[in-house]
Amino acid sequence: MAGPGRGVTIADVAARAGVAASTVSYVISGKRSISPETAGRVMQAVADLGYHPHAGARSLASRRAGVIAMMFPIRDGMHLPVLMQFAAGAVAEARRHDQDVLLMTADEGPAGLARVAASAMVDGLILMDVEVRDPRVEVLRRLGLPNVLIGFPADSKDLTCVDLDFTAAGRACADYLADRGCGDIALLGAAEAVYERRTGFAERVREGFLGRPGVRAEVRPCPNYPTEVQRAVKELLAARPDLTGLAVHNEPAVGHVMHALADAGKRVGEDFHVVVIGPDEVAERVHPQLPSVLVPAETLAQTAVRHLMRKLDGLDVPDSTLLEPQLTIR
Amino acid sequence: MAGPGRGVTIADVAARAGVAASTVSYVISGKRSISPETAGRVMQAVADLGYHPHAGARSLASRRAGVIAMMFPIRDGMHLPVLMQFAAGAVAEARRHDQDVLLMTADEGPAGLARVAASAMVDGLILMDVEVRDPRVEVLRRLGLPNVLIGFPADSKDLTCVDLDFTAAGRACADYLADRGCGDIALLGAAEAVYERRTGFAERVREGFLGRPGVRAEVRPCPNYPTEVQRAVKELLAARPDLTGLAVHNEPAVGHVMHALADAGKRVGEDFHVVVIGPDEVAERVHPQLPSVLVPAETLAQTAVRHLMRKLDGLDVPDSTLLEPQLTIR
DNA sequence: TTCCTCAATCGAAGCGCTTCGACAAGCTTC
DNA sequence: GAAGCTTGTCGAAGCGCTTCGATTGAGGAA
Repeated sequence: MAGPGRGVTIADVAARAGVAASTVSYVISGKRSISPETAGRVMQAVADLGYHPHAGARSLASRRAGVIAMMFPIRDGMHLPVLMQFAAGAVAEARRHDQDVLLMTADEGPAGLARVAASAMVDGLILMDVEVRDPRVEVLRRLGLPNVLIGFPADSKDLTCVDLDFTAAGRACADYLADRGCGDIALLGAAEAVYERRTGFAERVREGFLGRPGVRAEVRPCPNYPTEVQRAVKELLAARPDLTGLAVHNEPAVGHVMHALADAGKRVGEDFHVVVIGPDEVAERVHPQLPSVLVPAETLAQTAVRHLMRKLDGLDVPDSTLLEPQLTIR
Repeated sequence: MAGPGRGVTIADVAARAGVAASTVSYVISGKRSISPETAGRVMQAVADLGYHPHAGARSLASRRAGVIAMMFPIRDGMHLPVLMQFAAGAVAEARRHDQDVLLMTADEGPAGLARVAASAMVDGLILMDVEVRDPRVEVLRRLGLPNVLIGFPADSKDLTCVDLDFTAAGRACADYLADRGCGDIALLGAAEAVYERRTGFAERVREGFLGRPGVRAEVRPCPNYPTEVQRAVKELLAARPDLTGLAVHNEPAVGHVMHALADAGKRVGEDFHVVVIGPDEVAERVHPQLPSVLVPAETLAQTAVRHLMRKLDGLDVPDSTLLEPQLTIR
């Protein structure tokens, strides 16, 4: 099955099936009609020999590499588990379209994009963690390499962007808290670095959260580590003694926030309300369980890959796709 | 710089430099000696045109793809941040050797290995999170694709394996606790699923931890989420009232373990000792700071990639590389 | 000067695939 | 039953690169 000797070529398959190499190619690609008998014999030969087309040869001849690149942020303050989910979702979806995924890191920057584009190593590109002013975007535009962005740069004209509607997510949190009578609310967000970079989603959450009229609201960055989270919560409570509602958009912090609130004598779900933006597990596995807005990393990744595939096939896709956030009450 | 039109070929470079295409190739690869003047002109032309060799053509002609695959575990209970560090380290090191990294997930299993090998899509492979009995290992053996494993399967004969010496890490933790007079110790490890899969490192930590004579020791799996961690700690303390030393090999749990211990009235650093296997931040950012054994994901990744590169160049590498753990006291 | 060596370069032959145009049969259609 | 379509298949060209001789001149040994 795995083929013993190295290098089963299309010629080997053709010989075994008693047809021309081009016929084998057409059977595999389905680009010309082939009689069922011939096709059957060819497929059999393919299976018998464990044939897989040589990727390089194929890309050379067809100008399609069968690979897409994902440029990953590996940076301070990014929320890792979500990234992993994203990667897993993207690879899974790409494989469904018979594509592989090349992993790039943001360190390579714009030059990396130019490199993979010029070497025809990949057919398309998914760019993650897009910043409001992102130098890579400009390069991408003139490269002409089909691409999809996760996130929205300042000027998203002519680009295909996909993201959760973070503004709506922020608004949903504010609404949830306000509806429970909180007139004084705050959001603990990602680490400071994320804000400094002007990562799109952080700004949009803020915008949505602060937009609710008739409520006093504030957004603060929040570190990821136990003692610092505790301190941040303490400071917040000291600064805003009338605070009764809190949104947390920082996964590893949630458990510690809950602790700090308990230490401060707040009874969550009674005189104090908390809502989470993050994975279900995080919201479920604290006591009490919290309402939450899911960041649908896997769906996002799938959508991005699908859009990219459509672009590769010359089909059109919406310029901008915003996934509707869903607030789950527990 | 980024090249305007698509498809600058070696012929374009050759024409501009006034040499034959083969000469350009030799300048780039350095496989034959070329006069400095010619080389200079060629390099200039390369830069002027923004030439990058077509990856497919190159792989077809040279039987080297310039890509290595990493097969990633995206599974329950794995500790994500460490994986990310690993990925980042591997990509960085690979780029230093002018290689790219193809991302695969363990879902594709053995068939995925066969596929990338047969299609000559990658030159080599790094396999992560190897289990004691791993079905992929057998396939790998007969595929003949150069590879490096992170972790050790039961039979590591003829394989190149790299890992932290987890046995020594477990032992170091036991020793640390015993040296502080703890005669009754326990280790809280990864989630149960990790043990069920018989992931190598978990078993080896256990072995090392339990090996210290004259100490009553035990290893327990530990979930990752706040309330469950609390419960696990409570159960442990109830079952072992004389417990005075604890090792934690589960990053997200550390903060919550500390809380649970405080709740139980244990004074860590005084009548009770805790040591962590995990990243420095995790150990530093709790109160009190804890001693810890670092899992050097980046070094591990670098080592793996370097070994793989050497294998690709036909050089030999040690069959088994165990990184010495370092216990940092804070 | 002649012969040999060596460094520097060129040209051509593939690598394994896709794709285009051609062609032989088997059908219609009048 | 000739003219035109289809359908299924083949052969050849070529994608852009590497690599293996072959070739050319220059320098040294004789």
